[in-house]
Amino acid sequence: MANERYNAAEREKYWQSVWEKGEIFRASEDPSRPKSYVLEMFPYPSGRIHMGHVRNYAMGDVVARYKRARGFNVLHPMGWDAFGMPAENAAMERKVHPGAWTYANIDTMRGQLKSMGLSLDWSREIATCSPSYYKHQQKLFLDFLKKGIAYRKSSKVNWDPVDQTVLANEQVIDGRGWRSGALVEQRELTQWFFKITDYADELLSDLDTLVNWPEKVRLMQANWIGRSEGMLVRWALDKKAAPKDFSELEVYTTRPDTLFGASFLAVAADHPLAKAAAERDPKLAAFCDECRRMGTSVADIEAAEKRGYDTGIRAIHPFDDSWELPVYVANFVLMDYGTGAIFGCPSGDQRDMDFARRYNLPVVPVILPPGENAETFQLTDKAYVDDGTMINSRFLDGLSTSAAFEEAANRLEKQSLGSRPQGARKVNYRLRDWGISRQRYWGCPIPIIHCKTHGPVPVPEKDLPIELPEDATFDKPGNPLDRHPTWKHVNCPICGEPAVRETDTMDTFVDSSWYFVRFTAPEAQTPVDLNAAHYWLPVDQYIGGIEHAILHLLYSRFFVRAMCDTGHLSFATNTREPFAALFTQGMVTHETYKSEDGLWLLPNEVRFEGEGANRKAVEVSSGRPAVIGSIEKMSKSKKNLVDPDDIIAHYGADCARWFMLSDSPPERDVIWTEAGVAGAGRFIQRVWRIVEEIAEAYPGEKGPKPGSFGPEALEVRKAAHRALDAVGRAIEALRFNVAVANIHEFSNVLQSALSKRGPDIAWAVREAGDLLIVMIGPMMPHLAEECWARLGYNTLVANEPWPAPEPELLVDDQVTIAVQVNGKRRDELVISRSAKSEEVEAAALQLGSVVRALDGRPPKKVIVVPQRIVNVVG
RNA sequence: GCGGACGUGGUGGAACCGGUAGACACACAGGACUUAAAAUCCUGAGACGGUAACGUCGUGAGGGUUCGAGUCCCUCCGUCCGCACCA
Repeated sequence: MANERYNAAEREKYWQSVWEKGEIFRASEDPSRPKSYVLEMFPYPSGRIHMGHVRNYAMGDVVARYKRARGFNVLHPMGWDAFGMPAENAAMERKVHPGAWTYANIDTMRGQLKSMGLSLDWSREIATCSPSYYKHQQKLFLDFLKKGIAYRKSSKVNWDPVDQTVLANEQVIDGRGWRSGALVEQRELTQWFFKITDYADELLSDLDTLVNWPEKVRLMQANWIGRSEGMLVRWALDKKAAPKDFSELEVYTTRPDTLFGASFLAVAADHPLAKAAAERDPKLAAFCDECRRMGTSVADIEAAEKRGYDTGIRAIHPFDDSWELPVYVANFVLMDYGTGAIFGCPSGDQRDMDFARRYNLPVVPVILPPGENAETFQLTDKAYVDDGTMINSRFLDGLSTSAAFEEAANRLEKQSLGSRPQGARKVNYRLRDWGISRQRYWGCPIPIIHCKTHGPVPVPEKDLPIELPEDATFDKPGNPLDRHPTWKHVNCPICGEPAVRETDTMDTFVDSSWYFVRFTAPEAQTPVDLNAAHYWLPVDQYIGGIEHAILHLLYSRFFVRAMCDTGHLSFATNTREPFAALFTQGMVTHETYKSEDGLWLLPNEVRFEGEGANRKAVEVSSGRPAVIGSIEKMSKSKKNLVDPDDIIAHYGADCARWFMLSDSPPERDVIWTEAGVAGAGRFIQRVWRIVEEIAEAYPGEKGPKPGSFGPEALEVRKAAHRALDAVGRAIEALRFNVAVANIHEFSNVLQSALSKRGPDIAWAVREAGDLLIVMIGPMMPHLAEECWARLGYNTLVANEPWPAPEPELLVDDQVTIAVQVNGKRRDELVISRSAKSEEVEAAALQLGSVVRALDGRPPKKVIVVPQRIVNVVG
C-alpha cells in the first residue's frame, strides 16, 4: 500500500497555478446562463489578513465554488476598502505615506489571500483609494448634489483642543482625546450630508422584501430607522421667566396620552432656549458645557447618570392654564432627535422616573396596568411603560392608551396657541441624515470649491478626479489637506477669482456603499456600466461580519437608491436592493494568556502542561507560569492572535479552511484551537489515504454499472448519495458545519467498505470515492484536485458539475420509529415505511416493554405519527 | 440607558414543521500494530444507581401549553454584540 503523506504546501501552490493559468475563475456576462454574484465584504488593508478574514473568505469560496458546480455563471471578485484612519495614524507614527503604507499592505494581503486558493476573479480587483475608483465617486457626489441628495448643514464634532483636531468617537476615551489626554469639546462645523432620511420609509418598508436576510439584521435596521408616530406639542412659556423672544417651547412626544402625568419639561444643552437661558445664568452655562464634554456618542450620553438644571423658566400645561411645569436642561435629551425638547412623564418612562426621583419632582401614575386596582395601584421607582387604562387624567380617564392618544391628539390639533394649532401629528425617525465630511487626508476628496462670491461651487466634471496631493505632511495633528501650502488654492469655476477647495474628505463608508456595483464593470468609463449591472446585480449572496449589520448595509441600501434616482443605476428586476441574501458570520476567538507581570502573551509564547482542569500554561522564554485567561475575539491588544500565514505554511490552506468550516455554526463565534486544526489536518490525510487505496485497488475506469448490488455495496451507495444530498442542502443553507459532519459520517462508511471485496463493491467504492471528492471540492479545493488526479481523471474538480443523487437511494423501505408510553421513550420499532397506522399501533402494543410499562392497564389513547413516533397513553 | 442576540455532555456542536436529545468532531480511557514512539486502526463513554438487564434524572433557573417541549408562551439569571467620525 502506498503511504505517502499528502504534501499540502507543495500541491496547493501547484493547483493554484493551474487555476490561474486556466483563468477558470474569470467572469464575463453570458445572458444564456443563470448568474450568481457571490461577495464577501472586502477587507481593510490593515497589514496582514487575520483569521476572521480566513473564515469569511472560506465561507464565500464554498458558496462560489458550489454555485459554479451547480451550473451558475459566478462572479466572485475581491478588492480593498483602502481609505481610512489607520493609514494616517501609521503616517504619523512611522513616517510612511498613507498611500505607500496602504499599497504595501495590499500587496502583502493579496499574496496571503492567493495562498488560500480562493476562486476569485482577480482581474476585477478594486482599491477604493485609487483615483480610477474615487473619480467616479466624486461624479456620484456631484450628481447627488444636483438632485438635492447631498447638502450642507452645521453639525457637531468631537474637538481636541490640544491637538487641534477632530476626533472619532473611538478616539475619545472617558471624555478625553486619546493622544493628548485633553478634555474633548464639541464644536459646530459646517459639513456635507446625504439625505438618507428622504429614503427612510422606503428603507424601512423594503426590509420586508429581504426574506433572505437574517431576521435580527432586519430588526436592527428597523429599530435604527426608528419610525414613530407622535405629536409636536407647543407649550406656552410663562413670560415672567422666559428669555426674550421665547414665548413657547415645542416638544416631540409619542405619548400625548400621558400629558396629565407630566411633571417637567427638558431641553438639550444645545437647544436655543438652553443657550438663551445660559447667557444670563453662569451656572447653567457651566452645566451646558459639562454636558457638551460628554462627547457626541449616544451611548455615552444615555448611559450617563440622569442630571439636569432647573432654568427657572416655567411652561404652561396645554390642558390647564393654571398648571405650571419647570423647564430643565437635561443631559439625556438629544438635540438631534425630535425637537431637542421633551416633556417628562415619570410614571411612563424610566429615564423620566430616574430624573424625577433625583430632583423630587411629582410622580403621578396615569396608566393603570391591566388587572390592577386604581385604588391600590402604586409605583415605586419603576415606570410602567406599557398600555392600560387611563387614570388621574381628567377627560381621558377610563380610556385605553390608544384611545387616549387619539383624544389628546384631536384636542391639541383643535386647540390654538397664538394663531396656530397647539399640536400636530408627526411621523418622526430616529434615523439622522448621513454626515460624510471628515477632516482627514486619507479619503476621497469632496469635489467642491468655495468661492467668496458664489459659495460652494461644484468642481466641473472635466476636472475630475480631484486627486489627493502626494506631498502632504503628517508630522502634526489636524487636516493635512487644510495646511497644504498650495493644494487648496484654486480659482472659482464660475468667476475665476481666487477660491479654496473643500479640504474635507468623504467618510469611508461612502467608498464601501457602491464597490459591489463597480465590481460588475471595474474598468467602465462611467461609474456604472448599466448592461453589466443589469446582468450581475443584485448580489446573490453577501457574507460578512455582524458588526456591519446596520451602518454599512443601511448606507449601501440608501446609496444604490440614490444612484438609481440620479440615473446611474437600474436593476433588471423589480427591486432596489443591492444584496438579495445576506449572511453574517461570527467572530474568531482564542484563549488569552498573561505573564506573571500581567503582560499579554502571544499563543506561541506559551506552552502547556497537563490536561483538563490541570492544564497549565508556562511562558516559554522564562519558564515561569503564565495565566490562562478568558476566550475572546482575536485582537492585537490582547495578543491572542494566530497568523494565517503560519497555519497555511504548517498545515496548508485546505486545513485552515476546513477547520474554519467545521464544528461551529457559521453565524456563531468559533474558538481557534491547536487541537482543532490538528484534527482537520488528520482528516485531510485520511481522505488522501482513502483515495490512495481506492486508486490502487480499483485502478482505471469505473466500468459499466453492475445490474444489481449486494447489501454491502448498497450500503455504500446509499451513504454516498445521502451525503451528496445532505451536503448539497447544507451548503445551500450555509450550514457548513453540518456539511462537514455529513462528509465525516460518509467517509467513515466509505473507509470501512475498503476492506470488502466484490465487483459490485468495487464499482460502489469507486463511485463513492468520486462523490467524496466532488463534495469536499468547495471546501478543500486543492486536496480535491490532487485526489481527482490520483483517481485518474485529467479534468479539474473546479469544473466538475455537482451530480444529482439517485432518488431511490435516499429512502429506506424500513423505518425505525420510537415507541413512547406516556411521553417517555420505552422502545423502538422497525417497520415497513408504508405500514398503516393500525399496523404500527398493533405492533407497538405487542412490544414487551410497552406491555410492562402499561402494567396490564388498557391504553387510553394511542397517537401514531407515521414514520416518526408512537405514543401510548395509558 | 436603548436596541439585538445567545445559553444542550469534559469541549465545539447536531436534532427538518412540537416527535428516539447528544449525530459528527475534539479531548479522554482501554486495546491492536511497533524494539519504542509517532502515525494509523478497533472499542468505550451524558450524570447517578446497578455485575447486568434495566431504572431514575437530564438541553441556564422557575412556571405554563401539549399525548409529547432543546424546539412554543411567561418570568428570572448569565454571557456577548451594536449605538451614527473604527472598519
